[in-house]
Amino acid sequence: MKGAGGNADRVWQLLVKVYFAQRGQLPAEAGDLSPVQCHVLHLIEPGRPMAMSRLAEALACDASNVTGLIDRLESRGLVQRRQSPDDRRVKILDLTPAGSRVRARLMRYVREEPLPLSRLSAREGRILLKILERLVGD
Amino acid sequence: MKGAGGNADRVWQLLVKVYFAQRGQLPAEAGDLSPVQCHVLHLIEPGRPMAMSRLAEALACDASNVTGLIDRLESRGLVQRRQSPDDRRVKILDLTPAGSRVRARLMRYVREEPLPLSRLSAREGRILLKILERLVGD
DNA sequence: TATTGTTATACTCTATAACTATA
DNA sequence: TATAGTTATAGAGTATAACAATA
Repeated sequence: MKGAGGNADRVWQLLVKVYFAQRGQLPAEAGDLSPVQCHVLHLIEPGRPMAMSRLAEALACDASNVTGLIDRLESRGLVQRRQSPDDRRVKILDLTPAGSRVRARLMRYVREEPLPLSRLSAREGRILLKILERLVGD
Repeated sequence: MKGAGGNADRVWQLLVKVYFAQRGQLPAEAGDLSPVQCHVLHLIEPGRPMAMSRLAEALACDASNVTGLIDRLESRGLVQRRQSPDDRRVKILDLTPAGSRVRARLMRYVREEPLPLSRLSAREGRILLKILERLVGD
């Protein structure tokens, strides 16, 4: 048994549980967006536009999936596509003002009230963050 | 700012990232099951049969969803439904021998090789586990 | 009356394969 | 040739509403 091997099953089970528990509550905060749409909004940080291919990478999904995902968010007026000036194949994603507002609401929700994350002390929060960063190699 | 409030956005972003990163790799280990089907297999522990309603709870999804989920796993011979002796409305889920084998393979995968969890030291694993347990209230 | 599970329905999510435009 | 994104397609996940059986 090396590293976290002994606890890995349990850790993974809890990570999934945390993810599912939160996921179901996001749409109510975001006016009927799906959980994945909420994640996309969270991943696109305002002022930090991102290529569609990078979003596919962040979601660990096929690029073809991102097309429909962004179609739906764009039709709601929350996200915009623009051409990249550097490479005319690339499309850059950015939040609209409306998208930024929904994102802010989501983040306030994650930060505050019903979220289990508020159960953690500041110290635990810092430690968890550090561990997750190592986990993600980020 | 109280508790982990200051880091909550980032923590949540990383939790989602970890979840998505792993999710995509599960099906290859489990012979073409979907990620959610893998989670279901992980949630039903051998020798610990569970009511369908409890599974819906664990997945934080509607009960109607579980019907189809279990239909698909049952048609692959991985899970079984039985009547509860106590309450004839309730159906109890249990793994078949084949289901237990797939589950064991999944758990070995999570415990070992390509999983980021192996990057953590034993100490970090213990700390992460403790924090997640508090997060989930488990 | 309330609860467990199912069915029908309508979306969304997702991967695969084939395509276009650009590099 | 290789890459970014799209389209078409098929299947899985998901919630809502209406229902049957049981409590």
